[in-house]
Order: sequence, then C-alpha cells, then structure tokens
Amino acid sequence: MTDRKGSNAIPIRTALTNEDGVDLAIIELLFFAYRDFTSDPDQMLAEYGFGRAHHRVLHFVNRMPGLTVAELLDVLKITKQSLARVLKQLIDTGHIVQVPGPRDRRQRELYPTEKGRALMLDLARPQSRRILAALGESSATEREGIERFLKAMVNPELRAQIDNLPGNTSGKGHGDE
Amino acid sequence: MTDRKGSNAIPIRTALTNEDGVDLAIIELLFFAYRDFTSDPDQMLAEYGFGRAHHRVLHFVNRMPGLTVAELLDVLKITKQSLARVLKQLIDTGHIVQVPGPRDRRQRELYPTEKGRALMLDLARPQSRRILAALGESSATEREGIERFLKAMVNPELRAQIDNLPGNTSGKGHGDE
DNA sequence: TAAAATATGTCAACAAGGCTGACATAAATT
DNA sequence: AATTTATGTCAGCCTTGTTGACATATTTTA
Repeated sequence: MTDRKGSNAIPIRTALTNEDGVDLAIIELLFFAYRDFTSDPDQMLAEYGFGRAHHRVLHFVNRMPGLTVAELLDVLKITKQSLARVLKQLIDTGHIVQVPGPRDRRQRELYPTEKGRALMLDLARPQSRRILAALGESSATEREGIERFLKAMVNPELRAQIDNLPGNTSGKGHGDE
Repeated sequence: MTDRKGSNAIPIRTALTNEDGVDLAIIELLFFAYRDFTSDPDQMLAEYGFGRAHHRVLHFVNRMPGLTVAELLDVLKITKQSLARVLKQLIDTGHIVQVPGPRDRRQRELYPTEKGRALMLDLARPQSRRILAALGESSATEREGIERFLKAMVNPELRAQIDNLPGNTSGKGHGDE
C-alpha cells in the first residue's frame, strides 16, 4: 500500500513556529509586504488595460533609456515572446518608442515618450509614498540596513545590474556611455 | 489629430533618477529581492507539479493548522475558486487533510499531514537560508528595523493578521484558542 | 418547523503573463 | 558567400488569478 492519501493521513494539529529553525517571520513579511506594495500600481494599470508586466517594462525603459531588447530581457529574466506582447502594447499606445541602434542597426533602442515617462512616474509615486511612510522615523543608518538587506537577498550575479542603474552608488549609469 | 502614437512620440533620452522625487532604489530592490526570494521554492515545486499558489496554501495551513477555508481565503485574499484548484491537489496528494469543524460542521478545518509539514519545511529552508545570509552581520537592532519596515509596508488593516500568527510578538496564536 | 442565511464545493468561461518551439528577416561578422 | 546575431512573430500550452451561476449541507432565524 503506497498510501498516497490513505490511512496515515493524520492531521498535524501543532503550528509550525519560528522555533523550527526557519525564519518564518521574514518569509511572511516579504509575502505580505510585496503583495501590498504592488497593489497600488496594479489598480492604476487596470484602467489602462495594462498589467504588472507592462509596469516592469515601462519602469526599466525609463530607468535605462536606450536599452536594447536583449538588455531588457536580461534585466527582466523573461523570454522575448513574453516581452513581445506587452512591449507591443506599450509601443502601440505611444508610451515607448523604438529607435534603430546607431552602431548596430539590428538593435532596437527603447525609449520612453513623454506619455510613458508620465505614466511611469504616476505608478511609482504611490509606491514611493508607501516606502516613505514605512521608513517613518527610520534613521539614515536604518535605511542603509534595509537597502543592504534587500540587495543581499538578490542573487549575487545580478547585483551588478542594480549597481549599474543610474544614481546608484557604484555604477556610472547607463544612458550615454 | 489625437496622435495616439504619431508625430510627437519623441524619445526621452534622459534616465529617470532618484532625484525625481521617487524612491526608485527601494522600488527596484523589492522587485529583484522578491523575485529571487521566490525562485528557490519555485524550482522545487515544479518537481511536484505545484506552483507558488500551492506553496502559499501549504505555508499558511502549516502556520495556522485548523483554519477554515474562509479564514484561508481571508489571509491569501484570493477567491474560493482559485483556492479550490490548488487545495484539491494538495488534498489529493495527501499534503493536507480536511476535518469537519467540531462546532460548525459546515466548516472544513485544514491541517497539514506529516507529508505536508515536511514539504513546507523543505520549501522554507532555502528561503530561510537566503534571509540569514542576507542579514549577515546585521545586529538584532538592524533586524528589528528590517522587520519593522516590512511590516509597515503592509496595508494597516492586515497587520493584525500578521500579529496573530503563532510566535509573533503580540498575538497569542491561533491553534487551540 | 419552515425559511433564510452561511460555508463550502463545483462548473464554465475568461484573462494575464509566464513558457516552448519554429520560423522569418535584416544586419553584422566571419 | 555563409554564418551568426538581434529581433519579430505565429501557434499553442500552463498556472493562477478573475466572474457568475448554481448545488449541498448545516446553522440560524422568524
């Protein structure tokens, strides 16, 4: 009897707690925090017929104007077919424009339009407000601790990408290299 | 000419930076951190034919054994139809069992089985390891700062739910009230 | 006790946003 | 001239969310 579901399916009535050697507190906090963090822009995006995927594309095109499709795929870690759908919509609605790469004309450099920049800022504002409120009375040192923690949660290979975003401590930016 | 996409779609070539009054640094850190945070269990779950939704259900059933379907829906903030699919699979595979509520027999109390407890722990371990590594040299005070920040990111109405999870500072737990 | 409300389950259909595989085109590289 | 590269696109699949409708058992209420 392999008992996939049968007789020994005895209910465990004791709750798993932080004492079980696993950091349940932060695991759960990340889940709840991220869910609510994304909820503000999600609501706004729905009015445009956009989703979270559009938001991410719009965000990074605004942060790294002129990036190529391949570079964007590398930041987002999705396939080009996934990107194609949402990128097409953002182009069709005039939020993003494509410009043939000057050096390599196979490439398409992606830039936000005025409209795309405005939408990106609209989406970022409630998130920024939430973050500011959550930081509350935090000192600059505490903020550094939070940023350091979040960055350390990212896979090491990808931390360089974060540094290369414009205005971030180490990197010299992306725009006009 | 409404110009949905036309002549004035001029590419903006300047990158949006932290100086634009929006906290781009933490916005991006949350995106990257959460993506990588979920990637470890996602990979493991794929081997079982499960997804992130199964993980969440399994997690909270282990954390609050005996919760009812309605309570679980309230924690996850999804519809019962969404829950039904994944819950059914978890029950069919013997990870979770249902027990008729003793007071109200319409209710189904949800409990993990030994198998469900084991899987939940397996999934939590890499996440916990990542968190521990990210905390690194952080002091207890820094950790508190991080937890306080994350909790403050959650919508205020829902913070009580977090406190009521077993082992969390204020709440007196859920199990055998 | 009969009627209404509640907790849960289930069917059907739909959408977003991931995925894979295959193939086309233009441009650059070899 | 042949190959590789960057991008686009078609078709189909999967997970996980959604809504609406309806069935069943049980509890509560009138």
